Amino acid sequence: MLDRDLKRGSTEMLIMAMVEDRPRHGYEIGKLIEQRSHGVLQFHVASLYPLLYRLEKRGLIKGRWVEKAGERRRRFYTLTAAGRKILAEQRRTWKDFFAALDLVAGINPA
Amino acid sequence: MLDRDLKRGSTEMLIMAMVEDRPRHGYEIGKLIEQRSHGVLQFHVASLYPLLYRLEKRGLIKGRWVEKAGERRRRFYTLTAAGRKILAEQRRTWKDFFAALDLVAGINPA
DNA sequence: GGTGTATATATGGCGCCACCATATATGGAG
DNA sequence: CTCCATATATGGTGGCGCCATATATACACC
Repeated sequence: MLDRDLKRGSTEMLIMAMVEDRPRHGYEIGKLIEQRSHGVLQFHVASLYPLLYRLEKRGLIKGRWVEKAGERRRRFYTLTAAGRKILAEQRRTWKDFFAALDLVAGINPA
Repeated sequence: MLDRDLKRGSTEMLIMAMVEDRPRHGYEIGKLIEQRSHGVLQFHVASLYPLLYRLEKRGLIKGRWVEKAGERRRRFYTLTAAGRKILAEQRRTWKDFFAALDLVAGINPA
């Protein structure tokens, strides 16, 4: 896996992107990120849940418990309007950051 | 400036990239990164010097004091063979990381 | 019954690193 | 003689991703 420091600041964006189109619960989010990145990005549970609480506390995602008979309860999250705005900002910030990184350190050699 | 968490893990690569082709001293490195990124990336002195010591301690860069009459002493750093190897690895890692980020969160919208 | 695996959420404590604040020192502009 | 750019140095702080561990259910396999 990647060095933990690389991921710093990207986790919020990743979570928000996963609940952008439809509600998902924590475990599903973690697995989906791992799958879609082909294992490059992995979420440790001890990072995942506190991160969800943090995002909800800040009003960027909204969770609701869903209980079904014979199933463990799951909390489904959706992106709020505020979250949508912040997500767009973070996407732009990351794009700019990487462009700057390329300019200075030459990430994408010609 | 960017959120500090974004930069985590990128600072070493940036420093090493600056001393890849010719020796430079700390202050010059900081200014050059700021210029080349058009201000997007800035190095605070309190990050810069400890980072240089760390890299030197790990054998990735090598410094030597240069003193001239009527000038404050300056320490010039060059990239070592080990540093060159690590720099290449970090460039690849960052490229992979960003590709994964784009795959999952859609940084570069079509 | 017993063992193992996937699913699903929860949390106390740790370590690292970029930053804050502050310090020292020299040269040149005005 | 004041102010800014240059140049290096360091003690302390804060935040976050991770480690370890815990709880709980469903299903497969024998």
